[in-house]
Amino acid sequence: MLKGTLEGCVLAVIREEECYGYEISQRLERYGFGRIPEGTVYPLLLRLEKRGAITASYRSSPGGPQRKYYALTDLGQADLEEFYLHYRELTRAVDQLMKWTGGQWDAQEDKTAFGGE
Amino acid sequence: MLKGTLEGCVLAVIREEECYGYEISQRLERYGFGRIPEGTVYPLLLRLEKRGAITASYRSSPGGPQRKYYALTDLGQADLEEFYLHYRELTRAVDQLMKWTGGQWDAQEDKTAFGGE
DNA sequence: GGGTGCTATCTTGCATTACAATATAGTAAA
DNA sequence: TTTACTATATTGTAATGCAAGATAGCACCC
Repeated sequence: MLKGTLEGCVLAVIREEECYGYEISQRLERYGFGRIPEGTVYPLLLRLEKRGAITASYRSSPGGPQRKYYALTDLGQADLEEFYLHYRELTRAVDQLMKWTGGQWDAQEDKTAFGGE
Repeated sequence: MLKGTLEGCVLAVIREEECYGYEISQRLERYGFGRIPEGTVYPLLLRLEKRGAITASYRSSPGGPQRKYYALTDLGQADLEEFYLHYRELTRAVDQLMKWTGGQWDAQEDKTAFGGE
């Protein structure tokens, strides 16, 4: 369920701007996703590259080893589009399922609302 | 990532009304989640029961074997609350990341918008 | 009696995923 | 040389979703 969420997010980050693994991990954290460690990001990028959703090119870095920059292919853009459609379907379903409060989740004034039956 | 989405949804379904595994699978489909097969639901329910998030009680069925009805415990309600907070954090991050179009995802009139650069 | 089909639960085994841990290596400053 | 930050990659593990199949009750029909 929500299969490929992280994958979709990584595709979206790359789509914004070509970037490299180490950077993606940091950006995701800044975007409000938790900490996504390199041990997660690199294998994912290699999978995406192997599948043909992204392409890689090495560029030198000011201080440090070479960076492997990734860019979206047409396939990657299609994948991202499909992910987002699927994502929206799912969140619509979850939101509907959770809507029982009609927004009480947002209301800080009544924390007991949730268990209140 | 979005770990426990299905788990959270199952907890939410049970919270609405005590129900049994077979029914949960059908309800999830009606709610707009895809088909969630029994091979997914039953192991999940057993995990939740073992953890103490739900409790089970058998009741006879009109035609068919006994049904195992599940109900939320206090722990389950807390789990559900925590899931939803986490879920909202994550969807906020995804929505922000995807908002590059400012809504063009919703506009049917320009399907090329996504790949249009 | 035997067959089909729906209801209902559970188990086994597999593929994928997220991640910790680790290895490797370039640069730079102490 | 040691430390630290940058940067990529691999290995192994735990969890998850699910297909597939086993088991079983009940109802209907032949």
